[in-house]
Amino acid sequence: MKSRSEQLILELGKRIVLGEYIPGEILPKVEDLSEEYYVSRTVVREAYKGLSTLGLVRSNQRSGTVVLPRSEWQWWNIEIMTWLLEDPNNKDFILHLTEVRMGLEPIAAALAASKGTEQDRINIKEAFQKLEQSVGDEKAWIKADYDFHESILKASNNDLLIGTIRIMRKALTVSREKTLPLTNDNQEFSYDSPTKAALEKHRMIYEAIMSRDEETAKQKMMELILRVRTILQKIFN
Amino acid sequence: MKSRSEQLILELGKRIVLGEYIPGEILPKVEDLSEEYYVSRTVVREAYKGLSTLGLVRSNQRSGTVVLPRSEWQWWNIEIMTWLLEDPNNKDFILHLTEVRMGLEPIAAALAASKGTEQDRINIKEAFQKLEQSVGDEKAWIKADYDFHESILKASNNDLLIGTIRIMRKALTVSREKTLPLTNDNQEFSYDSPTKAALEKHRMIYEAIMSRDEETAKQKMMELILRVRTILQKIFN
DNA sequence: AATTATTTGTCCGTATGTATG
DNA sequence: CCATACATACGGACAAATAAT
Repeated sequence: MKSRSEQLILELGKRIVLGEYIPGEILPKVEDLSEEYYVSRTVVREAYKGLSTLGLVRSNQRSGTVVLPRSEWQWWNIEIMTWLLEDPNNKDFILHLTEVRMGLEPIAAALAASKGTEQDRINIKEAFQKLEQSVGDEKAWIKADYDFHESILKASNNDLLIGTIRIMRKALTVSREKTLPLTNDNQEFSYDSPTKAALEKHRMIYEAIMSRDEETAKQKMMELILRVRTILQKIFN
Repeated sequence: MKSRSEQLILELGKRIVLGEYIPGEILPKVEDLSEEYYVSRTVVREAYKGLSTLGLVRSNQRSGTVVLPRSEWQWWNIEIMTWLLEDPNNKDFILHLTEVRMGLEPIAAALAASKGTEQDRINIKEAFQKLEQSVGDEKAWIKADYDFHESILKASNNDLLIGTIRIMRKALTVSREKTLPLTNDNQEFSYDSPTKAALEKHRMIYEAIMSRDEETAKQKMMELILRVRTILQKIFN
């Protein structure tokens, strides 16, 4: 169970991100919020501290707690990212995220090819074999696909990159799970479908990494993500 | 003036990031820290809430406040990033950051070429002209170089990408300012030096964006950053 | 399985600090 | 310089969770 201050952070943070409170606006003072939500001032204060660490608000004595401009937000926070992806008025965000992904995932593949250790390569090999065995099986494919990309990511041996891509992928997964039931076109919307053709695209990446060909690894990974981006653009525009 | 809880967040956060407290370790209980730092329990509690939002710790009833593994940290927080860059035992981080940059800045250049508005292009043009006028002037070059990259970044019209690269660049600037006085080799270490040759590299990017050639823009930007990476590797290895 | 001990979580009365008008 | 309005800080009390016994 989450503490009350955490619940309040979720409540207020979501409202800010979804634009219910706009940048520059003054939030209710601690005492008023405390009454409104039937919690102590302590809880409200801790919530404001959390929101302030997320870059969503800044508290000032006398003038109160103000909503900060979007440029101050901590975009790479899993909650904030999830809220942005859920926002139906903010379809741009998923495209923006995909664009960033176009930058990062190919780099991860290139680094896996150039810096991956022997153990990393063994892991990637095993993950690819699982993927081969999952053709035709939707559920198994999704997991194997996730693990395959994860094994490449780990082989980049770059903690920052690993953390960043993980958040991105987690947020996209949550968003997909919430959005999928609403669309007819599940097959096309998912990361990629469990077909023989999709497997071959993955094989290209796999073989490039194994032969330490970073340029090809980068390029083939880019092609995979470009396909997703094209699909998303079709859906949203 | 910073509030006491913020001071405490800085104090404890830095210690965690620099490895003085290691993941899994239990921090002192609220009451003890309160005595140690001569602050109220309220202040300590708010500090813990802030650190918890940064992904550095998690508080549990009865078992105390524990330092979380690196995979949970909010890497894209300006304080955390600055601490990591300052850490002399963590030379890898600046290389890792440069690798991420290799992913992001070229994408920003490509998007500027493909999606930049007329106003964006005017801004980039002006920024490049300033750069041309700064050849030979170290101080002016640094500013003009920053503004040139910033104008490209803005033209990507992707808030997420803009926010992310800004944090990265801010952290690198802080790090450079703190590290530079220690090295002899200032010229080579800086982003790039104010020479005619460096200007020509920038001109390639500029012209590619102007002619909406996203492939070339991406590639030339990548070359610029690859050079920095090579220099860093020389310095640190 | 029940009890206890320990630590965070919550509440609130009070006091101080600080920027604004 | 004073009054005001807000955040900030203090500390005593109790509630809730959970590890240890």
